[in-house]
Amino acid sequence: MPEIVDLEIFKKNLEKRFKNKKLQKVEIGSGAKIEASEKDFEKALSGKKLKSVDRKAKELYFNFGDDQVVSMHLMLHGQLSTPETLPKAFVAAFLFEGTEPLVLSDYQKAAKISLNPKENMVVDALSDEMTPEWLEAQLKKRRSPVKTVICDPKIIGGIGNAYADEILWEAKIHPESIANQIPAKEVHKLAKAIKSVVNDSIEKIRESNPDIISGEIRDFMVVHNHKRKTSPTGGQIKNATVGSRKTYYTDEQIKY
DNA sequence: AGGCGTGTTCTAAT
DNA sequence: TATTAGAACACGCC
Repeated sequence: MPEIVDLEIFKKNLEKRFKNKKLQKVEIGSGAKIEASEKDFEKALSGKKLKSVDRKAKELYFNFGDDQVVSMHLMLHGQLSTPETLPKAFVAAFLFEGTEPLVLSDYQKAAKISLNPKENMVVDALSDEMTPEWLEAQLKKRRSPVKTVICDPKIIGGIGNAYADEILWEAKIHPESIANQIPAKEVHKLAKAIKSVVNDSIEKIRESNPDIISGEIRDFMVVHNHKRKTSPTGGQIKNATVGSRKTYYTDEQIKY
Protein backbone atom coordinates (compact mmCIF):
# COMPACT_ATOMS: atom_id res chain seq x y z
CA MET A 1 0.00 0.00 0.00
CA PRO A 2 2.64 2.48 -0.93
CA GLU A 3 1.85 6.15 -1.15
CA ILE A 4 3.83 9.06 -2.47
CA VAL A 5 6.30 9.03 0.43
CA ASP A 6 7.22 5.36 0.06
CA LEU A 7 7.48 5.68 -3.70
CA GLU A 8 9.87 8.62 -3.46
CA ILE A 9 12.17 6.45 -1.33
CA PHE A 10 11.84 3.46 -3.66
CA LYS A 11 12.58 5.66 -6.66
CA LYS A 12 15.86 6.90 -5.22
CA ASN A 13 16.96 3.46 -4.10
CA LEU A 14 16.05 1.77 -7.38
CA GLU A 15 18.03 4.37 -9.23
CA LYS A 16 20.96 3.80 -6.92
CA ARG A 17 20.89 0.05 -7.52
CA PHE A 18 20.07 -0.19 -11.22
CA LYS A 19 21.14 3.02 -12.93
CA ASN A 20 23.45 2.34 -15.88
CA LYS A 21 22.81 -1.39 -15.64
CA LYS A 22 22.09 -3.04 -18.95
CA LEU A 23 18.70 -4.73 -19.31
CA GLN A 24 18.86 -8.21 -20.77
CA LYS A 25 15.30 -9.40 -20.62
CA VAL A 26 11.86 -8.76 -19.17
CA GLU A 27 9.89 -11.78 -18.06
CA ILE A 28 6.14 -11.52 -17.66
CA GLY A 29 4.43 -13.75 -15.11
CA SER A 30 1.27 -15.63 -15.93
CA GLY A 31 -1.96 -13.79 -15.21
CA ALA A 32 -0.28 -10.38 -15.14
CA LYS A 33 -2.36 -7.52 -16.52
CA ILE A 34 0.10 -6.24 -19.06
CA GLU A 35 -0.72 -5.17 -22.59
CA ALA A 36 2.77 -5.45 -24.03
CA SER A 37 4.25 -8.90 -24.58
CA GLU A 38 7.71 -10.12 -23.63
CA LYS A 39 8.58 -9.66 -27.27
CA ASP A 40 7.49 -6.02 -27.24
CA PHE A 41 9.68 -5.42 -24.21
CA GLU A 42 12.58 -7.15 -25.87
CA LYS A 43 12.25 -5.10 -29.04
CA ALA A 44 12.01 -1.84 -27.14
CA LEU A 45 14.46 -2.35 -24.33
CA SER A 46 16.92 -5.19 -24.60
CA GLY A 47 20.51 -4.07 -24.34
CA LYS A 48 19.48 -0.61 -23.15
CA LYS A 49 20.76 0.87 -19.94
CA LEU A 50 18.52 2.28 -17.24
CA LYS A 51 18.96 6.04 -17.33
CA SER A 52 16.75 7.16 -14.47
CA VAL A 53 13.76 6.32 -12.32
CA ASP A 54 11.02 8.93 -11.94
CA ARG A 55 7.72 9.13 -10.16
CA LYS A 56 4.39 10.78 -10.83
CA ALA A 57 1.41 10.22 -8.57
CA LYS A 58 1.69 6.61 -7.43
CA GLU A 59 3.48 5.43 -10.52
CA LEU A 60 7.19 4.77 -11.06
CA TYR A 61 8.81 5.32 -14.46
CA PHE A 62 11.91 3.46 -15.57
CA ASN A 63 13.55 5.48 -18.29
CA PHE A 64 15.77 3.58 -20.72
CA GLY A 65 16.61 6.43 -23.08
CA ASP A 66 15.43 6.79 -26.71
CA ASP A 67 12.00 7.65 -25.28
CA GLN A 68 11.60 4.10 -24.01
CA VAL A 69 9.85 4.08 -20.64
CA VAL A 70 8.36 1.37 -18.47
CA SER A 71 5.75 2.50 -15.96
CA MET A 72 4.94 0.54 -12.85
CA HIS A 73 2.01 0.87 -10.46
CA LEU A 74 2.13 -1.22 -7.31
CA MET A 75 -1.57 -0.74 -6.51
CA LEU A 76 -2.44 -2.15 -3.08
CA HIS A 77 -0.11 -5.06 -2.69
CA GLY A 78 2.58 -4.88 -5.37
CA GLN A 79 6.04 -5.54 -3.99
CA LEU A 80 9.51 -5.08 -5.39
CA SER A 81 12.39 -7.34 -4.48
CA THR A 82 15.79 -8.36 -5.78
CA PRO A 83 16.02 -12.11 -5.12
CA GLU A 84 18.93 -14.17 -6.40
CA THR A 85 16.60 -16.48 -8.28
CA LEU A 86 13.15 -15.83 -9.65
CA PRO A 87 10.23 -16.77 -7.40
CA LYS A 88 7.56 -19.07 -8.83
CA ALA A 89 4.93 -16.36 -9.11
CA PHE A 90 5.49 -12.76 -10.15
CA VAL A 91 4.02 -10.02 -12.32
CA ALA A 92 7.22 -9.06 -14.06
CA ALA A 93 10.94 -9.58 -13.68
CA PHE A 94 13.63 -7.29 -15.06
CA LEU A 95 16.87 -9.14 -15.69
CA PHE A 96 19.84 -6.80 -15.62
CA GLU A 97 23.39 -7.68 -16.49
CA GLY A 98 25.66 -8.33 -13.54
CA THR A 99 23.14 -7.95 -10.73
CA GLU A 100 20.10 -9.59 -9.17
CA PRO A 101 16.81 -9.34 -11.07
CA LEU A 102 14.26 -6.72 -10.10
CA VAL A 103 11.02 -8.56 -9.44
CA LEU A 104 7.53 -7.13 -9.12
CA SER A 105 5.19 -9.52 -7.35
CA ASP A 106 1.58 -9.15 -6.29
CA TYR A 107 -0.54 -11.97 -4.90
CA GLN A 108 -3.57 -10.06 -6.07
CA LYS A 109 -2.15 -9.48 -9.53
CA ALA A 110 -3.43 -5.93 -9.53
CA ALA A 111 -0.02 -4.29 -9.89
CA LYS A 112 0.57 -3.21 -13.44
CA ILE A 113 3.38 -2.25 -15.72
CA SER A 114 3.22 -0.86 -19.20
CA LEU A 115 5.56 0.02 -21.99
CA ASN A 116 5.60 3.65 -23.09
CA PRO A 117 2.32 4.61 -21.41
CA LYS A 118 0.53 7.79 -22.29
CA GLU A 119 1.29 10.54 -19.87
CA ASN A 120 -0.70 10.85 -16.67
CA MET A 121 -1.83 14.48 -16.71
CA VAL A 122 -2.78 14.70 -13.04
CA VAL A 123 -1.10 17.31 -10.85
CA ASP A 124 1.33 15.59 -8.52
CA ALA A 125 1.15 16.52 -4.84
CA LEU A 126 4.85 17.43 -4.73
CA SER A 127 4.95 19.28 -8.05
CA ASP A 128 5.33 23.02 -8.50
CA GLU A 129 1.86 23.15 -10.03
CA MET A 130 0.38 22.17 -6.68
CA THR A 131 0.14 25.67 -5.26
CA PRO A 132 -2.24 27.04 -2.62
CA GLU A 133 -4.15 28.86 -5.38
CA TRP A 134 -4.45 25.72 -7.48
CA LEU A 135 -5.74 23.72 -4.52
CA GLU A 136 -8.22 26.46 -3.68
CA ALA A 137 -9.60 26.32 -7.23
CA GLN A 138 -9.95 22.53 -7.04
CA LEU A 139 -11.70 22.50 -3.67
CA LYS A 140 -14.10 25.24 -4.77
CA LYS A 141 -15.50 22.90 -7.40
CA ARG A 142 -16.34 20.07 -5.00
CA ARG A 143 -18.80 19.48 -2.27
CA SER A 144 -17.57 16.12 -1.10
CA PRO A 145 -15.54 15.67 2.07
CA VAL A 146 -12.10 17.22 1.77
CA LYS A 147 -10.43 13.90 2.50
CA THR A 148 -12.14 12.31 -0.47
CA VAL A 149 -10.96 15.14 -2.70
CA ILE A 150 -7.29 15.01 -1.70
CA CYS A 151 -7.29 11.21 -2.08
CA ASP A 152 -8.86 11.34 -5.55
CA PRO A 153 -6.19 10.24 -8.04
CA LYS A 154 -7.97 12.13 -10.83
CA ILE A 155 -7.58 15.42 -8.97
CA ILE A 156 -4.26 15.24 -7.16
CA GLY A 157 -1.66 12.52 -7.48
CA GLY A 158 0.11 10.68 -4.71
CA ILE A 159 -1.91 11.06 -1.52
CA GLY A 160 -3.51 7.94 -0.10
CA ASN A 161 -5.62 7.10 2.90
CA ALA A 162 -2.94 7.17 5.59
CA TYR A 163 -1.11 10.36 4.64
CA ALA A 164 -4.41 12.17 4.03
CA ASP A 165 -5.15 11.81 7.75
CA GLU A 166 -1.70 13.06 8.72
CA ILE A 167 -1.98 16.03 6.38
CA LEU A 168 -5.45 17.02 7.56
CA TRP A 169 -4.37 16.84 11.18
CA GLU A 170 -1.33 19.01 10.43
CA ALA A 171 -3.61 21.56 8.75
CA LYS A 172 -6.15 21.24 11.62
CA ILE A 173 -8.94 20.59 9.13
CA HIS A 174 -11.56 17.95 9.88
CA PRO A 175 -11.59 15.21 7.21
CA GLU A 176 -15.35 15.50 6.71
CA SER A 177 -15.22 19.22 6.01
CA ILE A 178 -17.06 19.98 2.80
CA ALA A 179 -14.38 20.94 0.31
CA ASN A 180 -15.95 24.14 -0.98
CA GLN A 181 -16.80 25.43 2.50
CA ILE A 182 -13.22 25.65 3.70
CA PRO A 183 -11.98 29.26 3.90
CA ALA A 184 -9.20 30.19 1.48
CA LYS A 185 -6.77 30.80 4.31
CA GLU A 186 -7.27 27.28 5.60
CA VAL A 187 -6.97 25.79 2.12
CA HIS A 188 -3.62 27.51 1.81
CA LYS A 189 -2.61 25.95 5.11
CA LEU A 190 -3.67 22.59 3.71
CA ALA A 191 -1.52 23.04 0.62
CA LYS A 192 1.47 23.79 2.83
CA ALA A 193 0.70 20.78 5.00
CA ILE A 194 0.64 18.48 1.98
CA LYS A 195 4.20 19.44 1.09
CA SER A 196 5.56 19.55 4.61
CA VAL A 197 4.04 16.28 5.81
CA VAL A 198 5.18 14.45 2.68
CA ASN A 199 8.69 15.90 2.75
CA ASP A 200 9.15 15.40 6.49
CA SER A 201 7.97 11.81 6.20
CA ILE A 202 10.38 11.11 3.38
CA GLU A 203 13.17 12.36 5.58
CA LYS A 204 12.09 10.27 8.56
CA ILE A 205 11.93 7.06 6.54
CA ARG A 206 15.22 7.79 4.87
CA GLU A 207 16.85 8.04 8.28
CA SER A 208 15.41 4.83 9.66
CA ASN A 209 15.24 2.70 6.49
CA PRO A 210 17.61 4.21 3.95
CA ASP A 211 17.70 1.36 1.43
CA ILE A 212 14.18 -0.02 1.17
CA ILE A 213 12.43 -0.72 -2.13
CA SER A 214 9.31 -2.25 -0.62
CA GLY A 215 7.11 -2.18 2.42
CA GLU A 216 5.82 0.86 4.16
CA ILE A 217 6.97 2.44 7.38
CA ARG A 218 4.09 3.94 9.29
CA ASP A 219 5.18 3.90 12.92
CA PHE A 220 5.96 7.64 13.04
CA MET A 221 2.46 8.66 12.06
CA VAL A 222 0.81 10.85 14.64
CA VAL A 223 -2.92 10.21 14.09
CA HIS A 224 -3.26 7.46 11.47
CA ASN A 225 -1.72 5.01 13.89
CA HIS A 226 -3.72 2.50 15.87
CA LYS A 227 -1.07 2.43 18.59
CA ARG A 228 -1.66 6.05 19.49
CA LYS A 229 -4.46 7.29 21.71
CA THR A 230 -3.68 11.00 21.45
CA SER A 231 -2.13 13.42 19.00
CA PRO A 232 1.23 15.09 19.82
CA THR A 233 -0.72 18.02 21.20
CA GLY A 234 -2.94 15.85 23.36
CA GLY A 235 -6.11 15.58 21.28
CA GLN A 236 -7.99 12.31 21.66
CA ILE A 237 -7.75 10.32 18.44
CA LYS A 238 -11.14 9.32 17.07
CA ASN A 239 -12.04 7.29 14.06
CA ALA A 240 -14.72 7.37 11.44
CA THR A 241 -15.36 6.17 7.93
CA VAL A 242 -14.94 8.82 5.26
CA GLY A 243 -15.36 7.90 1.62
CA SER A 244 -15.59 4.28 2.80
CA ARG A 245 -12.06 4.44 4.23
CA LYS A 246 -10.94 4.32 7.84
CA THR A 247 -10.14 7.81 9.03
CA TYR A 248 -8.34 9.00 12.15
CA TYR A 249 -8.74 12.55 13.43
CA THR A 250 -9.05 14.62 16.59
CA ASP A 251 -11.30 17.43 17.78
CA GLU A 252 -8.37 19.76 17.24
CA GLN A 253 -9.44 19.74 13.60
CA ILE A 254 -12.15 22.17 12.58
CA LYS A 255 -15.11 21.01 10.54
CA TYR A 256 -16.20 23.45 7.86
C1' DA B 1 -12.33 -17.47 11.81
C1' DG B 2 -14.22 -13.71 9.76
C1' DG B 3 -13.87 -8.94 8.93
C1' DC B 4 -10.71 -5.34 7.75
C1' DG B 5 -7.75 -2.66 4.72
C1' DT B 6 -6.18 -0.80 0.50
C1' DG B 7 -5.95 2.30 -4.84
C1' DT B 8 -8.29 2.47 -8.65
C1' DT B 9 -11.91 1.89 -11.83
C1' DC B 10 -16.45 1.10 -13.00
C1' DT B 11 -21.43 1.70 -12.57
C1' DA B 12 -25.37 4.00 -11.07
C1' DA B 13 -27.57 7.83 -9.13
C1' DT B 14 -28.23 12.70 -8.53
C1' DT C 1 -23.31 16.77 -18.50
C1' DA C 2 -20.66 16.78 -14.53
C1' DT C 3 -20.11 15.36 -10.14
C1' DT C 4 -20.68 12.07 -6.47
C1' DA C 5 -21.47 7.70 -3.94
C1' DG C 6 -20.62 3.18 -3.57
C1' DA C 7 -19.37 -1.40 -5.09
C1' DA C 8 -15.95 -4.45 -6.66
C1' DC C 9 -11.49 -6.50 -6.83
C1' DA C 10 -8.76 -10.57 -3.67
C1' DC C 11 -6.55 -12.38 0.13
C1' DG C 12 -2.93 -11.98 4.01
C1' DC C 13 -3.31 -10.33 8.30
C1' DC C 14 -4.77 -9.98 12.99
